[in-house]
Amino acid sequence: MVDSRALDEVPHSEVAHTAAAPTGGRREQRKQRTRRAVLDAALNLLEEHAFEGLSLRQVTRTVGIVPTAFYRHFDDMDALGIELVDESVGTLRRMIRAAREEDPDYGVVIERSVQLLVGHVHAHRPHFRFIVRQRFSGVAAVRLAIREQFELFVAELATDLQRFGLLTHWPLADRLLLADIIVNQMISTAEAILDMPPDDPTAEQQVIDRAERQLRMIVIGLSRWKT
Amino acid sequence: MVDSRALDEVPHSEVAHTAAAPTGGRREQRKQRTRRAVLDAALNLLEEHAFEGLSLRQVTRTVGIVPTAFYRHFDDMDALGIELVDESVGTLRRMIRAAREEDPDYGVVIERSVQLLVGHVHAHRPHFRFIVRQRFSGVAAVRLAIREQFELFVAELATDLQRFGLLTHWPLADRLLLADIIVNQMISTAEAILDMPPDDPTAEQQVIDRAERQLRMIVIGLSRWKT
DNA sequence: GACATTGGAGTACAGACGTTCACTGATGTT
DNA sequence: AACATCAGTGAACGTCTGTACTCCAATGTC
Repeated sequence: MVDSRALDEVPHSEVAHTAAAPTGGRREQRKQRTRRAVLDAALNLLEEHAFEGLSLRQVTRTVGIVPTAFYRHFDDMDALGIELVDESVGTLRRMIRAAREEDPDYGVVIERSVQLLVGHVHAHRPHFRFIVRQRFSGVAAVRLAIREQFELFVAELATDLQRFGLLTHWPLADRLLLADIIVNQMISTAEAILDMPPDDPTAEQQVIDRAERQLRMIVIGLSRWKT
Repeated sequence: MVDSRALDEVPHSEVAHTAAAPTGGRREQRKQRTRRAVLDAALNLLEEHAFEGLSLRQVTRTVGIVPTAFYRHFDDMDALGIELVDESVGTLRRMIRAAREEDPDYGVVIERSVQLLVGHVHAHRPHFRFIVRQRFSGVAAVRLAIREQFELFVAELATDLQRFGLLTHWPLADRLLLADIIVNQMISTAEAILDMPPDDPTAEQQVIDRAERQLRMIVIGLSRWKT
């Protein structure tokens, strides 16, 4: 396939041309729309099914296309799964980056972080649900990809903790342990949000209050810590 | 069926008789052994598959019986699932009870708890793996049953915390929040153990050390907490 | 306007699935 | 010894699955 393409190739700047003009085309637009519909259908079906319990035909049925059309977009269900991982991990990463790029006062950093978490989980429910579910179920490769992201987050948080005076003299190992506790608590909060009916401000406020108090509990005694 | 049995029934104390003698019988023993084999096969297959991606035929195949024989033991796969939940939750409860019935000195309560957790997870890997995986995947009913157990555990731990002088004056709500943090950390530790190769003393010791230090971090500042 | 490309439809098939049914042979009961 | 029970068998069913193929009509290219 690769070889034949090399033979068929026209002599002049075909590559540059192709790379420059993939935008706009009505056909390409339709294709992307269908592709998105497939991804969204899967994401929605995952509210009730595990990924493994999801069939190609089921997905195409909810999209409203014929089963064989699936192959115009993905090699098989595994490829769909990988795409979903990439997307979800991307969403997670963007949230983490957003959190790191803020630089609120020490006094409100907890409130702000929780607020950011809640906002992102709400805005990207299916992605976060996917991550939470696949973290321990699914295929090993998927679990690893997700875990990797969380470990990265823990490491970054450990770095960020130095910004706040108290912990600068801690050894890195201890800062990592603490960051891990905090991340765990954040994940637990995300799970609580996902288990909530999407529009219930009272319940949501309750989750927020709990999260903030718990984070404060964790942080409060740190100045006593002796390695 | 029920009706015909009523007609066939012999007049004297058949029920009492049947109820008194279900033990021992060679047939009953064999049956129970097969039943166990089915449960274990499922539990083992769950190392690689989600429960939803598990077929009746697959299970019977690994047991070495014909698909139809499955129905001698369970109505369908759902019934198998429920049995697995009951078993696993039972294992979890026994661990929690064991932990509560101990009454070690204040100074070593953390070490002892972690040790107990690690021991139980090792001894009942498949059950704990099942719980961890089904906690967010699977059917809603299963998720609820598991969550219920964890909530119960949190409540019990909150009560137990009063044994240790520092927290007696806390309001219950705060004690619950703290217990929740601790339980979260314990679950996270259990997950770390499950993700470990089963026989790696070095890695295991590392997990234990981490868990102990993290618990101590959480607990250390509590006397500063003001509601 | 003629030709090439391609997303989606339609048909088809082999394999896995859950479940039914009538059977058999070892175990238990009288 | 005669009979009843029942865990496991084996064949058969209808349904759903993934995937291979041909075809078509709208889009893109020249």
